[in-house]
Amino acid sequence: MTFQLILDEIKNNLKKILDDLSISDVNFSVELAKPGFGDVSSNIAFLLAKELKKNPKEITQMLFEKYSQCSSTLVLKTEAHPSGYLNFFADWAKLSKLILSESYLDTFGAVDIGNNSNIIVEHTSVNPNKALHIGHIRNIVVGDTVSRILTKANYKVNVLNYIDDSGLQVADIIVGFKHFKFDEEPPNGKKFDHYCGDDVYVKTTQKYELDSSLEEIRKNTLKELEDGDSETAVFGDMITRKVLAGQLETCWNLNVSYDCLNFESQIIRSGLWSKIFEKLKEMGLIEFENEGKNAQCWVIRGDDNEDDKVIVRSNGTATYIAKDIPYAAWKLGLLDDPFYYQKYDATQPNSKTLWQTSLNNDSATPQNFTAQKVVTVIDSRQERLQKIITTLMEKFNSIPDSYVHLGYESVTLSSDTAKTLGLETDGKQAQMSGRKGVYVSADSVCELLKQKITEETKKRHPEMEDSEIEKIAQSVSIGTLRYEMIKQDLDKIITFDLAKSLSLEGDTAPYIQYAYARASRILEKSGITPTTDVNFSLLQEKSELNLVKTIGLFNLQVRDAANNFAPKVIARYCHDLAVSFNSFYEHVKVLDSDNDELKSSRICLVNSFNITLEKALDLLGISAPNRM
RNA sequence: GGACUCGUGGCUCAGCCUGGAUAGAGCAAGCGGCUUCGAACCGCUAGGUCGAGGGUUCAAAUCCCUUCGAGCCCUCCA
Repeated sequence: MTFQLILDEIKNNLKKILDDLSISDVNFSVELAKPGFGDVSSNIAFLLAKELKKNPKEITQMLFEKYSQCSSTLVLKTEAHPSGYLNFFADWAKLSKLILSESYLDTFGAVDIGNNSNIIVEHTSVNPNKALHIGHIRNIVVGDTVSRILTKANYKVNVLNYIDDSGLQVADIIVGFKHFKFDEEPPNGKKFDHYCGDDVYVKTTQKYELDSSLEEIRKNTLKELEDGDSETAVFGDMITRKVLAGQLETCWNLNVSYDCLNFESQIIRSGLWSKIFEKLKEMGLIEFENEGKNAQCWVIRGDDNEDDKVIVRSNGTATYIAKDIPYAAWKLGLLDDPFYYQKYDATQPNSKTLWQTSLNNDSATPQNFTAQKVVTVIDSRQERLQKIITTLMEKFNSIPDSYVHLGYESVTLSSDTAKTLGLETDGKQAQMSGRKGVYVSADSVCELLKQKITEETKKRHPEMEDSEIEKIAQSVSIGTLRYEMIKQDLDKIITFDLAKSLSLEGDTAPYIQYAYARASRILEKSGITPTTDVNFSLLQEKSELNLVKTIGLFNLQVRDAANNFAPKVIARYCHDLAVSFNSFYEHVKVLDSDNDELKSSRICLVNSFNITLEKALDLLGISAPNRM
């Protein structure tokens, strides 16, 4: 509970005061004070001004007097600020003990929002015809971070990755291999996913533009892919699985794990679509159009200004959005599960088993990957389609907010970076495009970062062994990339600049990880085993108390992040922790002190910081290095 | 034409949901701090009519309306 304890105490006392005054229904705030105004402040007087017909200043004064009658264990002093705020000063000797003691528990930071219920987080879901680029990384890191936060908030999280192995993009590379005879082996050891994306996909789509008769071949290939037992489908399956293996390698390198891979081809063959199609008709959610531009189509009626959306074409085939409906319903457990599950042969970063869907019950194990609540991480450009799905799901199961589309803005390339790819943009940022070959691959960014960090580490530690440098470079490079992807709001466009992304100073993961490394060195050199059996009242310096306070906010931050699916909240919190620690580090010498008692108290604090930061960084999928 | 998102110092952002006290950071600029618990750090200086206009309110960066600018979506494409 930590800092929450003092907030609760104050809130309860203020409620009692209001009861005595026979006032109810006042939704006042009790929150962390701004710097310079004590530790906690309340706006209660402002809210009472109208009712009591007095100005806030007088009311605060009155409340201040009444508050002195209240029993308080954690509040040392109250202040009626002329502005109208009621401010509180904590009894830090007591509060420090509570906060630091709790921080040593394994459960520190855990909150209970999920009540141990199931939740699905779906992310990644990249067409298996190319390597992951920096735009995909935002999706993956957001999804992975959210799933970590929800786990901390007591949800049982299952992470799904939807493999769209039967779409047009896959058909394109199949056309490349079959029709244009691209070699099935990549040249000089190139990763297979990179080869498919950089060479086969880009060059094949270029040829379409030159020769429109190829469109027929493309369409036929797509149809054969969906047909299942065709030779094309078997070949396609082999190719897409090889690409997928390459993509997963990139994801695992980023510390990302999944619970199940769901193959679109199997969803199509499972017959889920026809079941949901019947259900849609029964419930009157779709209508058959007899005339007009959508004649002979099944459509979902658009509300207000929105056009109707075609679900089944006049030729009887399902559209793109239609494929998402049975999948969404399956995730919510609204349909009988047609799948068997097989283990995917791999060891993931979190060492959990990775399952994959199968329609074949040989050596299959039953699993349940459905949940009452589903979070789907998709680019906000798909918002309109996702809104249709959300509305449909609400009508199916009558539970509001059970299907959540977590949208985020795209990653664009800075004009400088676009230029390095041969694209002149006139100073403007550029949208990435897999088809046009305008993108920066995730693997290449990781590689560049790792090189840079290896250099920096060598500079600082010339004597360090290569294996240790490698470990540090891995930790810091992944941290840097992941942090950049979540530190700002989801609805802000990230303009990726290759040169700037290599910056390791300021509001970056290395800044935060560095604070951890510094603290680790203090603990190492102290020669003392940190304990919470210390005199907390000795921690009196401003920078000490500020660090304690920041540590005590962990639960509140996790709650905020989980309630709002907001990874950036934890990113900011990690940064705040590091700032507080660096200020402490500058102002207080831990090991220099002659006073052993004080030294022990400070060691306790430093260790508490390290434990907390390590846990918070873990929510971001970032590891905390002891040295760097 | 319609829907959605963004607009805060030179640049990148936080704060907005849940209105209140001096609008916070980082980068870039200028100055200062390593005979060390590691300078991937810290301190100081300078820089802001919170796009514009109106409204609600005792109180608006925050809520409402209008408007301008930027982005994105609006295929029987995926």
